[in-house]
Amino acid sequence: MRWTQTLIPTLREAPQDAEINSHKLMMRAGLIMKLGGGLYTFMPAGLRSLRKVERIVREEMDRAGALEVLMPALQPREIWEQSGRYAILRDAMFKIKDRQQRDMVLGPTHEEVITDLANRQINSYRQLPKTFYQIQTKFRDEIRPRFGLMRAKEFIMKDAYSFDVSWEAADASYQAMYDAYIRIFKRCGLRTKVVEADTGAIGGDFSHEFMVLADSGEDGIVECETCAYAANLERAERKTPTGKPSTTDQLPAVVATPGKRTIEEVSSFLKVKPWDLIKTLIYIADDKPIAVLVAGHRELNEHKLTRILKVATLKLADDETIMKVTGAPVGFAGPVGLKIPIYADLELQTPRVSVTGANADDSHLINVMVERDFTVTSFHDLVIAKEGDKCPRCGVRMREKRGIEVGHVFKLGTKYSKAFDAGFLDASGNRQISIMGCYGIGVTRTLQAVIEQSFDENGIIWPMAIAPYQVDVVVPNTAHAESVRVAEELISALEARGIEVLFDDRDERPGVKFKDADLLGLPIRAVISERSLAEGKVEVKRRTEQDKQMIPIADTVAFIESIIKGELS
RNA sequence: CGGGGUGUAGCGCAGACUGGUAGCGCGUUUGGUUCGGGACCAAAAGGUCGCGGGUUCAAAUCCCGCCGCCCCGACCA
Repeated sequence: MRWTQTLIPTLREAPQDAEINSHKLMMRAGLIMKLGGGLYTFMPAGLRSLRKVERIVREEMDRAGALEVLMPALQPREIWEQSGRYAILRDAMFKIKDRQQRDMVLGPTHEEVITDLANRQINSYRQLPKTFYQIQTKFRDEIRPRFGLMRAKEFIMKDAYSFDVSWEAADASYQAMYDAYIRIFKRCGLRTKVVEADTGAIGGDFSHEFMVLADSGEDGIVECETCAYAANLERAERKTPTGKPSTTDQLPAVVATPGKRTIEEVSSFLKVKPWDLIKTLIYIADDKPIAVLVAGHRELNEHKLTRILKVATLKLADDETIMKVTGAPVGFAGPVGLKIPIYADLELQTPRVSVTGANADDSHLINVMVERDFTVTSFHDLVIAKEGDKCPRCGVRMREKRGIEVGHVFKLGTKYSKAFDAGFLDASGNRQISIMGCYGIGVTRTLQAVIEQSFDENGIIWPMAIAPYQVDVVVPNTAHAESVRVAEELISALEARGIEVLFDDRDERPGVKFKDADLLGLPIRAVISERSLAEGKVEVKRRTEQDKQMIPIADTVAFIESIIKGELS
């Protein structure tokens, strides 16, 4: 392809609304163009890379035995009511009406639709196991789209769903997808880290996320410094710290703490450490108020609490509810005397003398002892793990990192198959419910994650497998006819071998072409000039390396082909 | 949804406080010179100054409302 015939609108400067490196580079290299918040057009070169990612995904899904289907993006609201997820995902969905005033949504995911398919088409254990997948555009009304393709309102996802006769069989399906994901990301040239994850609104028993480690990642993770444990912060456990036990004979006493509401304010006012405080949070769990206690220096993990309570909704109580439940304004809640269930973090099981809110305006209690002065309904691991916490498996220190979630595999169980009665007759003629799994890859996000992980100060560094083209042929001076002639011959020969070539035939200064070559980041650059021709050679340079190699014209095709083969194997 | 910012030519920005009818760099077009790391000379095209209303002789500039976009937070498969 000639540069003058395609459209690769490179930019010298990054648009002002691009924030992270990969987003800036995709814009500058002319791969994508913004239409609106979270909405992007794929330009010709960007689309080529996207299609390559899709092809890799498709090949590996097929290899893993999954069946490709294509489900409607437009879905009736009813199926969302049927699974009970309309209430949960309502705000995240684009909702529209057809001309009959029927309620429709643009699908943010397809558990409901695929389960309906299974319900209609799977009747016998003989048809199982089955895994279906599709590569399709999803729509999510994101609260805050950002970072280009990373979090967009419309994006391409590969979603797969498995149906099995038993939990054991479901494990095998899960493992097959897990293994396929490892291969997919590896082929895309990505280094990923697999972490344990929260299942969130999808539901199910457990899940793994495939993370691309990057400071710009939206997810926090912790990983053990020695063993293999790694988890999303939404899920991450930590070995319960025992702390220093303390005790007192003194009974709780009220102290005045005028206007001191936060942990920081109270601890500095009373000259104690945040650790000495107990943070009391009032939540509404499925319409009922509860109290949650964590040590003053920790943050509550709402995902963990939701899971433990097995509730559908969990939200911080409003000021009015807090006043009603505690008798005090926000900032002075404490567990002593509360009439609602109290859940406490495991760390608070160690005997300790604490400061808590007094459930009265401008007052706190000192000398509070857990279980002596109030009763805890139950203890659980309730806090967000953080850097320095001990690994739940081996007890060694953990560190915190950031990651971009590119894939997520869930063991779903029967949540959807029950709701849609997706089952089968077993060998004894008994009706059974299918065990499901679901597996997602953010295709567009993966593409950007590759760039986020592979660039330098000059531009993108494409892995061979998903580069828009494999070779960038540059003729610095297109006025030099002999250079152009040799270039065209070389390109024909390369293309005859199935190699994808971009020919920078623009009438531009050499500097412009070299800068753009680095920016676009194609893996191999071949320069043909008066200078190289004087030696009868072509200058070949890999984007990953500094050094150029002078290759005799006759050997160039074989040389380039061997580089490509080497990288794709 | 809360807080902050921003909107002027395709891109990046100045002009706004102090009102007088819009400018710079890059890019684009034409001609010429040049040709190995974002050239130079000359000429040119391109803007309802986000939208609507108000104040004023006069509004990019002041006032009111709305919208888009960006950042932080809340939220989120």
